[in-house]
Amino acid sequence: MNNSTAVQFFKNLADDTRLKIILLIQMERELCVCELTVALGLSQPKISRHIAQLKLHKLLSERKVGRWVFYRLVDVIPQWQKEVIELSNVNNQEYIAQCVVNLMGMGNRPTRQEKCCE
Amino acid sequence: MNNSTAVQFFKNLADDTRLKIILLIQMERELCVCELTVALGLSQPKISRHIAQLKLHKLLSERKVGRWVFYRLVDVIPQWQKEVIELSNVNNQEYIAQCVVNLMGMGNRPTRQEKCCE
DNA sequence: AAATAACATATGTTTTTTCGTATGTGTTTT
DNA sequence: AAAACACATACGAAAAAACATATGTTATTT
Repeated sequence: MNNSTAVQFFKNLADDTRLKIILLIQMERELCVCELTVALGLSQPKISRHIAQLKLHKLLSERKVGRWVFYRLVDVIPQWQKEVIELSNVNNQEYIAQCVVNLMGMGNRPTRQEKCCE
Repeated sequence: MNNSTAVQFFKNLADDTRLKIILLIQMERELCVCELTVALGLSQPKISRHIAQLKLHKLLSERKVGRWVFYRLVDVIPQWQKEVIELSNVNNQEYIAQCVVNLMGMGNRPTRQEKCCE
């Protein structure tokens, strides 16, 4: 049930929602749930469910700030897995282009937070 | 339905049988179905079904020789995907170790072919 | 303290994958 | 030509994954 196997690692990436979450977080270093719902245009429970899975498999760590929860990639994941994520990001910019547009539309923090799930 | 998207690529790798098939073929350059059934210790229809999926998504190509069909990685897959496979192989040798033992137990071709699915 | 915002999770359902088994196709052997 | 071999595929069942919706939790605001 952990991320120690290669197969489980690829399963984590083998879903549209999860892959976009990972690529966006790697790009922005840190994102909260409400930012991801806006970026992906998906419901909050759907985002939360996939995040829970990525957290379970030790790919994401959380940092709570008030009522927000920020997620980032954990830094102890195997080096080769980091490289796979990096490769995916560099070579699939158009895949998350619309998400980035949506995210930028929120402005920067703390402006972005004001627009969070309004 | 092709392999043009990153998600579909990762789905191809997100299964124990398919990942082992890909890693073994990359390691041996070329393998036939009966060699894979011995290496993985799985039924022939199961191997064939997964190979059909990998072929459908343009990851494997076939070469027919008599009653054998040899598969290899197609050479036109995106460079970053090749690198992902290469990284997976280098960093997961223990994952396919038993499969390699089973394969080596068949000897070399054509000795290996004589033992094929006897 | 009531209301609200951000997020997590539980539940039942639908969809997608995977599977075993049986059968079909083409090739080589006898 | 019949039998054996290597492989592909069809079919229904079983398992796994993803889903929408509702509700729970915690922190902030008023």
